[in-house]
Amino acid sequence: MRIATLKKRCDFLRVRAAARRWAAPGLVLQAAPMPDADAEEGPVRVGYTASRRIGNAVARNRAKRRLRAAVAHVMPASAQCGCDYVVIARAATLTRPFDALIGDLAAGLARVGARAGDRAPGRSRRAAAVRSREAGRRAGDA
RNA sequence: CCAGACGGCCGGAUGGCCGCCGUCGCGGCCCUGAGCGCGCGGCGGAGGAAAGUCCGGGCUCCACGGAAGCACGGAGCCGGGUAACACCCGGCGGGGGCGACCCCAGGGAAAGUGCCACAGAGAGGAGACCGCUCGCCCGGGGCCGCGAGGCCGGCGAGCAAGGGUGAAAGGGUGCGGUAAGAGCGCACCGCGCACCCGGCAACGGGGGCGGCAUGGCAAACCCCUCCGGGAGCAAGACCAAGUAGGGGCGGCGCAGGGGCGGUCGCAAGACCGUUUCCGGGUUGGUUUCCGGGCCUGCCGCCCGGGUCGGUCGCGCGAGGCGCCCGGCGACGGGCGUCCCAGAUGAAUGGCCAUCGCGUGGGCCGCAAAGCCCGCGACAGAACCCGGCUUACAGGCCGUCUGGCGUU
RNA sequence: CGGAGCGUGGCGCAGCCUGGUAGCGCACUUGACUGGGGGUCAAGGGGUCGGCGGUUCGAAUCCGCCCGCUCCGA
Repeated sequence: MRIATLKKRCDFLRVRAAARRWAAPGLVLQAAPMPDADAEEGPVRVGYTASRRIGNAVARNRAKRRLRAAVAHVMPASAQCGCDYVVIARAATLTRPFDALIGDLAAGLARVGARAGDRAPGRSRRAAAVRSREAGRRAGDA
């Protein structure tokens, strides 16, 4: 699976408008289906946001780096193909232990990804596939 | 040993696993190119402030006459350094500190205008409230005294020492002088003027003259001297793609298509020729005047619209380090050596281990040592450089000052 | 990258240019009018003038440096 970076402002706005979102102590995750994307083999694109509320430039860059590290750790195994994600840093992103940050992201991915298909009635086949894969992954974790 | 002053420097170290950006090499892939979003390996990869964006430059484009003036903004003791500066160095003057040392926007107030609230008599060629001194009050203003006289009051003249107001009262202190006083005179200090000496200069020193005229504020207006053309790497250049044979206005021109006419041909078409038409004005009339009219072309301006991709700029520089020489120093010169970030939703990270430093807590209310747990400053290059300013855990080195103790 | 503005009682604003007294409205407290509320009237309390320096006898005001906020242009 290839993970690309979301770079255009309009992409961020589109994801924010159409997204399933989920908030954890360490981060906020938004997800939306990529337009004109093949569900099974499309790429995954991830955008990172750290607003001025996080702190100065050093704090913002560090927050995005921790989020990138967490994404590289979690996404390849459990991300939904053909989806755009936006990961938003929160105040606790800097201080939260890295394992907890990974847990936040994995939990968010499970909930947001599982519900992504419900919003698009014409894609029930893919939604079913997602559910079955999520169920299998949870069984594997257990 | 304690307290302090100044200058310089560092901004944890080592290793492992997984990653990021650039570059080089080898390989891989395809749609063979502005190739790649692929794999492996080597090398490089944030700061002293990268920050704030307060100054000064380089660079690029625009304007232009290598000009001057006005306006506006800035600089402002002297000399030096520098590409330049509001920076730096060395001096001078003033202020503070026992001292090392620190601080100062530090030109002009005898060019002009303005301001100096309240208080106070008076706030700028000033003034007299309480005062000080003298004279007079007419055969005598009041009171006391035997009297000389004293005290009080009124009027006139002189004065500004003392009191008082204020941030500031028109030189200060002392002596002389005087009815009382006053630079009225003298000495010293301050101020001013010219001279002499030292210094490149700011300025310092000296003796002399003047005899107070010249209060403060220019971070009030202002005057004087000097400096400044404008914009900024989103500068600017190129490539690709695309609206698009876009629209409007003006000019050039009558070239091509088109139109019209003719020849050939069944036809498609080919060839030749031609460049105009309509309305109005004026006139005896016209090739003249005015207005309007098919498409394309070339030039200029404007509008609308599109793109917001890539490459260059963009990393050899007022460059770093070492040594030598000149200089009190800032700095300059020479030689050697090194190549040292280049991203663009923006690269140095995530996790772990060991060691070191500081600090908080606990074991542990004698101390030392040890062990365990936790925490670690300000802050991220965005075209580049020289400064300034601001932020900063902790630590190191050197020089110097004051005090205490010991010899 | 370039430029402009703002910060004053709890809130919204004057005062700053031209330096000496910080004022207005709402709100707050007390009292009166009313049976009570509202409302009106009268009296009153409350401000490091964003921070630190400097100039001045004296600074909210003038100058410099910081902090925070807002806006504009490319």
